[in-house]
Amino acid sequence: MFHQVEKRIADAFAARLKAQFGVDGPVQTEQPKQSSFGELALPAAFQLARSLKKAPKVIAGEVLEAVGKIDGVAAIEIAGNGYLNVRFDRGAFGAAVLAGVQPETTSDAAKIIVEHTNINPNKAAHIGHLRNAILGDTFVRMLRATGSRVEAQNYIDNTGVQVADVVVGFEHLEKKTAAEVRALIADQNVRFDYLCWDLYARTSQYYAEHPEALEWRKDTLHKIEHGEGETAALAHVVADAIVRAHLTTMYRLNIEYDVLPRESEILHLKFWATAFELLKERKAIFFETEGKNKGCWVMPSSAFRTKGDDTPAEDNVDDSKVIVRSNGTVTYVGKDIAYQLWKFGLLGKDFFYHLWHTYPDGHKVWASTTEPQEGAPKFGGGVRVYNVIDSRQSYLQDVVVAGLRALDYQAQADASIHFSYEMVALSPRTCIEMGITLSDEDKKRPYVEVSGRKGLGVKADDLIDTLIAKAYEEVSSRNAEQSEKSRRKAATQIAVGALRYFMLKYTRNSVIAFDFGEALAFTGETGVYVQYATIRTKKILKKFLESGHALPDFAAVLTPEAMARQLENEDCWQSLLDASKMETAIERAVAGGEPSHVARYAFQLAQSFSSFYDKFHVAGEPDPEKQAFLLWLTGYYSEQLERTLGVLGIEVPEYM
RNA sequence: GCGCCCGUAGCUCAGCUGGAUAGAGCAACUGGCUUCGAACCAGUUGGCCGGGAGUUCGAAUCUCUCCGGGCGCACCA
Repeated sequence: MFHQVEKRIADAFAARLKAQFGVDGPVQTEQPKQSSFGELALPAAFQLARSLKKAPKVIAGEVLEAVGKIDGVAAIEIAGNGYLNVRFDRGAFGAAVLAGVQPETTSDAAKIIVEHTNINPNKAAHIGHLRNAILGDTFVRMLRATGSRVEAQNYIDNTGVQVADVVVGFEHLEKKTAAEVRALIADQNVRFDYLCWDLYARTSQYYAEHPEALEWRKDTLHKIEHGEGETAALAHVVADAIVRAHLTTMYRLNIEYDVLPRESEILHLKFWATAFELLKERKAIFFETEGKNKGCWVMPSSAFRTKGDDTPAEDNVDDSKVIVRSNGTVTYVGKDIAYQLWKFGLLGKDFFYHLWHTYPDGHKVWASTTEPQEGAPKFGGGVRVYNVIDSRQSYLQDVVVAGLRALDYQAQADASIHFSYEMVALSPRTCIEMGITLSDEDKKRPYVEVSGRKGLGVKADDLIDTLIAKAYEEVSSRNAEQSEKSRRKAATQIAVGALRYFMLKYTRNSVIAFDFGEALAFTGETGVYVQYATIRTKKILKKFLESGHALPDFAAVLTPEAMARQLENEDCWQSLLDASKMETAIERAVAGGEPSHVARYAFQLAQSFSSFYDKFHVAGEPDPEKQAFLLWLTGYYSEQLERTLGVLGIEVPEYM
């Protein structure tokens, strides 16, 4: 609600400033530092000071004169050196919130693609992957909350080196056949993704000790890419099983996908061949005939390095990016360019799809396949693409975008957004707790990098399990009368809330040094705190109804006059304002591409309510009008808290 | 060597496109459960915003520079 009023006032100012001073453009609004300054602050006078060559305070006076009366505004004051502070008409604002004017939602909006998770299907997911998936899923929810049509893609590199390494482990180290591995997958007592986690680390270790074994990898990779025999079949079996495990893990955190484009189909449907022709035709890449990249198709570094064009000739370092190796195989970046073209509908080719899985809530996720299937929907063809990938891969993302530019798809290059974030590392304390021995060098570092190859990291499911166990203990100590099943459900919702909030509270480019103590915290700035506040809103209303009362007819009791009366109370007014700023918060977070802003708002709103809860005793309020108002405000808090948590992918338990 | 990111309270972090007295959480200390659940609330202590220079009415925010830390810069992904 707040943002609609804010916009209306800004527009009114803009129109009148144009008439008076001939200045164009939108009027900037701010939140005043102190609530006593009013609801909106306009620094317009400062901006006009330069062109008008007058003191800001004088201009502010003239603006005030010119603006006159604006609907919904009770007063405008000049403050400081020239701020214009706007005070809302409280009664009108309250009445508008009560009427619940919803902004129109655009359902025919163009499609936005968000690609996230993208875990190599060769081992269990770890905390680093969780940050990616939670960030991506929350951004999807944010976009949808603002009316966008969004497609969530999870790219599966099922033919890459990492899968090959686990296949090598099974074939050469474990001497297992595809049938035996299938049996392992079917065995309920085996955590297949955990088994692969260890096997992958063991294979990497084996390569380090026996470099000649790298031949196995090369051979395996070749067989997988060409879909040959037992080895290729084994790779498919492993990758599919791990993808299922990942989707199960992510579903525990309320994360769902729409489509799983797989690398195997990119190969078999010859996406790359098509993209290759395009790149050659438009001279985006060239065949290198000398130097270290002799025999490769490369993209010149000038295409993706915007700065540093003053490289002296004497250096002579060839930092062109190889797209096609001298043996004729394509690199990851090449495939990614083809995939990115497909996402924009520019490739002139499409995948076919088969139903991969139906979630318990009925949502369906499709995977790419080579043959047409009855009833399969269409995917891809977005107007904007967000790739949620950690910042270490920004170099490769730059190359992909450069590929689009080289093909003269400028608009699409501009609409390709690397939604980057910093890595999740381990705090030294957590390493010690996990029994990881650190080198002296590592001990001095502020954090230690997670490594799948070394098997160094916290597995996602282990962390979730630990959180649930802790939450279950807390829930049980407070709600012994509840059934075990019900307590487990609440504990799970609390654990997921804690984890998602933990991953979201940091801004994207802040490195998270993962610490068990902080991740397991249930007090302070946590998802648990927000859930607790939300439960209290519901509890007030529930208890009120249980005591034999019926909720008043708010529209009848809270007339604009009554609303104005109640909102004279400063605490009530601030509460209403806080709760009305949800849309503003989400919109700003979307504009800034920063999910942490939503998390922060959720916390602030919960803080606001907790304070309100302490100040006002709704059930014991003797004045009927006041009580009606407090009940209404509690309900509003409740809705806004629950909706904000929904955007964060966090549920509200029945009790906790 | 080149590129990107970070440096704000004892610790972990916010601070939106420059704006009014730089904010939270944790930790420490004080107070508050006979009242809609104390996973809570109210309060106290704690900061040359890494150093320096510049831009201007105004800089934690923009520019330059130096210092410290992290990550990239493969015919791996």
